[in-house]
Amino acid sequence: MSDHEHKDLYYHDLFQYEDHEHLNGGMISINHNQNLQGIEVPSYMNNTSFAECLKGPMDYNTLATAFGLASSTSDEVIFSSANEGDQKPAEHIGYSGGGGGGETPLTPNSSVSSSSAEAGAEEDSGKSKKDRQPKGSSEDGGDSSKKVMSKAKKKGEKKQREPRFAFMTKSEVDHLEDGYRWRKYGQKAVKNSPYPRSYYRCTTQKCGVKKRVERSFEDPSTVITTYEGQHNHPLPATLRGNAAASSAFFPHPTAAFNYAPITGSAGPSSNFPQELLFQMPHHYMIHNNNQGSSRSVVVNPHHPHHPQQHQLPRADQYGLLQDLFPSMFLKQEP
DNA sequence: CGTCTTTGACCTGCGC
DNA sequence: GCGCAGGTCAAAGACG
Repeated sequence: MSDHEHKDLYYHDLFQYEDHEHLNGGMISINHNQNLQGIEVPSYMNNTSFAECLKGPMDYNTLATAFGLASSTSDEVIFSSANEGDQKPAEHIGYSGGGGGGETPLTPNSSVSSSSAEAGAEEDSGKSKKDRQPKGSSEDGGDSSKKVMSKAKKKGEKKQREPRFAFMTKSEVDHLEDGYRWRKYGQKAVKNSPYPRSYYRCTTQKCGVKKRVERSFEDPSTVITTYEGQHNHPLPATLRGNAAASSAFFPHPTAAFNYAPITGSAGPSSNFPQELLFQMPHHYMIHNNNQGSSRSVVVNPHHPHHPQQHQLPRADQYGLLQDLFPSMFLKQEP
């Protein structure tokens, strides 16, 4: 499975897939300003929940983890939900760009070690930076690239991706504050889109989480945010130097998703902030495609049932992710 | 002065 | 092999 296929599947095929599956892959629609205030959310979601979902301590990768994606590097989560009355088909927000192709379902190396392998890849990435010669330097000729290449090929391993988790947001601003600190490290024009894609990396040392932010060319009011990897650290104490800023977005731990307080019985879950434990107010469906080697999770309040979906328990009644996805809370040893 | 953004070049993988 | 597109690097500049 190549990265390209992965990407294409991610942006294109999964959406298409949803559409083909007649899923109502619309999107959560919120309008917000720079500080995510004055949020309007669909009626099925309380006003703060999605904002917290976006920027609260319950971060995206946590959600991804919550959906049982932690053990696979190629699992991807797409959060979307139908706009009220809008019910856009997924195709509408489908990513027709990305070079097409990618029809192939995800075929990840699903070995358990893949996760650490990815971590190693990140390390290598850092090393390659050191190996890289200055642009003007000819001392090494093209060897620097060969070094990188040889590293990648040494074990015949392809660089693997961290679990990715994406959602679409109607937003005026591209980069949504989520409590973590990010450093922009690149921006690229996207084919078939007038809007560039920005690349961000978590500034915390040894945290390889990345995110990509781009605006949908189909719907410029929509921002597609993709998270890759999992934070291995708690939320920074300060958000842009202001701890209150974070809490301002998260006024009360029970406000969002009807967060349930964590109990001592959670044990290892102490690695997760209390806010991780939230009630899921929607129907969650997991797509198992390609022999179940990958899946996408779709928040889909309008189509609670689908014949080919493995449907997770409805969370109309309060429940903890810990209960629904116990694997999420089982490890994260330092 | 430290941090972050910008931006062109470079690297990588893939399809033709 | 070549071209394309996505992803990353890193120097330079902006900013507080």
